[in-house]
Amino acid sequence: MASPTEENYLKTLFTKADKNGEIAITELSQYLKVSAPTANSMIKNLSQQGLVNYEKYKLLSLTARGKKEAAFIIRKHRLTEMYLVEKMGFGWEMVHEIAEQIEHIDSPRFFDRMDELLGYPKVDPHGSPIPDKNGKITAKTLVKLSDCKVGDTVTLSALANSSEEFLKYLNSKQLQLELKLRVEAIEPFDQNMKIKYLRNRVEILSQMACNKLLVEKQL
Amino acid sequence: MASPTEENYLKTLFTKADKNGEIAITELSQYLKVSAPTANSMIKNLSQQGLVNYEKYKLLSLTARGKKEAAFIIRKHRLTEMYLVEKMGFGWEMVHEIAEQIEHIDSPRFFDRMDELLGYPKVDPHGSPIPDKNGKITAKTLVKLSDCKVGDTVTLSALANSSEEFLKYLNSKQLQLELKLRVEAIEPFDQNMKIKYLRNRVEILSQMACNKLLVEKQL
DNA sequence: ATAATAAGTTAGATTGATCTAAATTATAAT
DNA sequence: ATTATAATTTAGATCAATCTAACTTATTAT
Repeated sequence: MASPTEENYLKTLFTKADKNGEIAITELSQYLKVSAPTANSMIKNLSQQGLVNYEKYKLLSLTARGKKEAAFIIRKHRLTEMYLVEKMGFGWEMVHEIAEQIEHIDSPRFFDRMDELLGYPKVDPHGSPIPDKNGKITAKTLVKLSDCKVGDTVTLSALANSSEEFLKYLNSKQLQLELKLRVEAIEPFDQNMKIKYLRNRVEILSQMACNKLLVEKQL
Repeated sequence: MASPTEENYLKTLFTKADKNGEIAITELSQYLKVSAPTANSMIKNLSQQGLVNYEKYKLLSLTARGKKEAAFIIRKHRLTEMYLVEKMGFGWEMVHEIAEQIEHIDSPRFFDRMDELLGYPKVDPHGSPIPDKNGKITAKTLVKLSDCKVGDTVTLSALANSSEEFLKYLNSKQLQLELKLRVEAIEPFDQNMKIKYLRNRVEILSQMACNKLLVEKQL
């Protein structure tokens, strides 16, 4: 239905909106690398189609339909990245560029098959949730453990890397998914983190490891 | 470099040209499902870019550069079809539509990786040759099954037609590329062929079908 | 050989996505 | 409160890809 250009607008609206789901048109235009008037006229078009809430001089937001459309595009993008890494052996640095193009392929079967081959992942290795085939997002947005502060209590929810060595490393420290962790201290020099879990177990984790551990923050 | 539209023109010029590498502009426009004037103006553009030989009222042909460009696009298309069938489990009938879109992805690494994962195939699921990463086609001399004699043992290597019905027909008889076939008998009246394959499977194939099956003769 | 038909070309319009320049409205600063 | 600045919108142009209508050239049939 939507052109690749329209899809890019919806995707950016979705991912770059603030906590209220809103974004200014100029900021949007910068993300999309087009001029403000260009974004303005495209937004009018999307508003016409019932995908974007638009009133002159006000902030933009997606309608319910717009959000659903956006979720489908994000699904296609994230599944593609996941597939390129897991099934084709690309590094995470390389996949974005390719996924930016493949996300515009119009073929539900193609993406559903990727999903199946990947085992229906709910989160990509960046910790971003992958919408399911109905456009529903079940996972929360995860953050890297390395981005947490001292005192944060979090739940280990996903891994940004699942190489055998890394899994062994985690095993040796009894680190498992769904485990609650507390950041006790961070070494300023190298960002090593002192983590407490399982009643009273304490470990020092390297910055490299913390970068690959995706966690959900406690309230 | 080339837009998806330009790529489609080059690909069609390459695949639909006659034995002399020529095609009429109207015929081209029909394959591309655009009006003749549309094709005319695009051909002028491609001629300007040095990709197509064009003189008013004459037949069209690709220049050397145009052929090379076309070969790259065909490479992308056929590798994609191959990948979809071999690595993602799609049926032959389904892959064309998806490959029509993926062939326009601009990422040599992506296609080279597919090529590698597939083991550098020289022929796609429909049996058409796949140009290598330099645009070179390792040509094969195939003969029609209908031109074979009783007692010939051959390998099914390509299809001269890949309509959905034909692919379904072949599927229903478990006829796949790379299968070894033996011509058991030929009916003098209608040239129907009795073919043995897969240990002891025997089928009678119509002259029409045998005409579309391209095979490599055993030495 | 000439007329009829088919193929190819030109002219001019349209649509989607983009731009720059200029005008308007909102926000921030003194 | 007024002014300066920033954000947004309007106006009008451009470019690629497409169309239809009309015209020209080539081919075919009588």
